[in-house]
Amino acid sequence: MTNDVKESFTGDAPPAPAALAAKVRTLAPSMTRSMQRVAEAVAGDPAGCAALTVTGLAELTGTSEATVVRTARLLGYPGYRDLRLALAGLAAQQQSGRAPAVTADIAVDDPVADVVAKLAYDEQQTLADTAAGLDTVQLGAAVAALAAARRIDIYGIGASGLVAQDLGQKLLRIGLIAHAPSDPHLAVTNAVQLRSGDVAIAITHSGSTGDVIEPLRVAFDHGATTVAITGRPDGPVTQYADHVLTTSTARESELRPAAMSSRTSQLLVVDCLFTCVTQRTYETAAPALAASYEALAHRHSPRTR
Amino acid sequence: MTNDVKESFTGDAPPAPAALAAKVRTLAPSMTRSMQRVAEAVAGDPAGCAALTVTGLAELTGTSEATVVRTARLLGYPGYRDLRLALAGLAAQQQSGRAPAVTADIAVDDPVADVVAKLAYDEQQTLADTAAGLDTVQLGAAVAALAAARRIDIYGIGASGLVAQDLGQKLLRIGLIAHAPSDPHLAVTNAVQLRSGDVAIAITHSGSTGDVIEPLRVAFDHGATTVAITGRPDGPVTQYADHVLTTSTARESELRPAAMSSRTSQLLVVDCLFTCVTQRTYETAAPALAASYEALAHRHSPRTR
DNA sequence: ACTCCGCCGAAAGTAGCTTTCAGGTGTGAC
DNA sequence: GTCACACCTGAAAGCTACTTTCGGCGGAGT
Repeated sequence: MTNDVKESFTGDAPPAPAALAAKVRTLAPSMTRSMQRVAEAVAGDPAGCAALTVTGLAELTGTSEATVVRTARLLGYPGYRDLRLALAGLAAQQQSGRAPAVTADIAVDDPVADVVAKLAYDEQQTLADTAAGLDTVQLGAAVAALAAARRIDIYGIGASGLVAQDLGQKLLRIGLIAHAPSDPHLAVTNAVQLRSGDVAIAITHSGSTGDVIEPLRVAFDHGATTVAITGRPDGPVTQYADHVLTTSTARESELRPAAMSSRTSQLLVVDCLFTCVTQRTYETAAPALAASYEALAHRHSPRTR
Repeated sequence: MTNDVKESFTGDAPPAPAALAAKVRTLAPSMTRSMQRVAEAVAGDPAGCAALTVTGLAELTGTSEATVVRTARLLGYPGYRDLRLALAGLAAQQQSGRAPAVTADIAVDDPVADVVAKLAYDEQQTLADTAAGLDTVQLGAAVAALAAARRIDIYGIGASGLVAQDLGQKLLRIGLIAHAPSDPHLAVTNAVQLRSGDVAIAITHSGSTGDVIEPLRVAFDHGATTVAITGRPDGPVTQYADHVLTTSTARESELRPAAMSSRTSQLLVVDCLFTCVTQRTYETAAPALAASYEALAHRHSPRTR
């Protein structure tokens, strides 16, 4: 995994078609200042940039041609030429499609109805971005591992901890043996028990949460198949992950903390995992689901209607 | 402005964006045989041709590069480069055009990519429905109560329990005193402590979960302001709720349990509550948010970049 | 059959894209 | 506080891909 050739970084992902804005936001933190300027211009005005040559875009962003090419590479394209083609596609798409309506940020004095509309729109956007940016190959691999696992551990802290527990609850319902310890120490002691054929999943938006990385590392060292669900595909957590599932990153602000959209994104990934695993293990999953539903029935008081 | 150069024929029309196939058909009769072959290829497979260089397209059609360029000119573009961009746009357009074919239910044999698309679409739908059906008056009243509350209790069990904890975590971060006990007994003993001016929130999709209704009833009896977040506005839980926030209910199936969409819907409501409360209490909420962010900073290992 | 017209592709020319390399700047170690 | 290192950054060389030119060749009319 040693990329001794400095300039030859090529994202493992194939050229993204429409998930460009999402990819820009995902990768923005790992970009240098100049590259961020280029990425910003590209995300902000795809149509305009598609009309520019390398030189033109370099001048517009006040950088050099080399930087533009580097940015294109980072975004997963072989070169600027291909990025430009993708931009043209994107431009045409949003030309014909719907115009973004309430893209404005949430203000302190927005009325309640506006907040609802903006939040709903944002979360929808997050879902679309996540779906577009999700690597189905990695997802398929993770699903296969889960479906065959003897035992499954899921690690998450804070907001991601709730997502971890959500996945744990779901997997239990289809008869799999899943744990989502919320205590980091318990997580590590759990991880020690894992071995080849087991699966460990780490959920962390930042990709650098020590309390989550540590148990994943332990599981990795013990031979378990490891999966990372993170918004930073270049973060430390991916070191110990056999499969990486990338969540999208929405722009954030004071009234729109990152935790909100990352949670939405993570939950979609988790739902995908769950649904696909259910497909794979349908023979056993279906009766298990039915049984868990049945078990809860008497916990509800008789319906008023 | 000397147009005596033979090869410089430029159609009066500006570069056609999407009406390319039509233009090809219109101009086909006035084309020479070789050019027709090129035009045919372009109209037949825009996406494929967009991936080719001049040389590639020339070889594919058994013609020369010059002919390809001439065809591009005839179609109204300054050169092949621009035709190629238009093709990329066209390809992306008709790619996205057949996107809404995923409205169907999820099947056991759906490929992974389809599952992702369908789930994302469904959750987007759920969000839109929820936002549309949310009563902003009730929401505003609940927000006012929360912003002024001495103490806040949030009750939820199972999947809804995670939503309750999510809200609890968030409210804590803006300096409010919130508890989300996951144990029903603890919930009741907690509820006893509430009094007028406090707020209790019950989250239950079915609206009839005894373990959640009971603590809400206790809180209600003790004079607390009570809020219900439920998918059944006519359910038993609303008996003890001063304000009812309705979540939407999507159709479900075996591979798409109700818990999935109800959770999405509940989370949107919770986000709305949180965001509006943050607005209302901005003076104290903003520094509290900043502090909680700061406190977590050192829990992340040093950034790779 | 000859000549004229115009389509056609090879090759030269050029613009734009890519790569290399050296200078500068910020960061971490001592 | 100073030094050294790593890494970003843009200038310029190198190369690919697009454009233009020009001569040949086939068909149509006479």
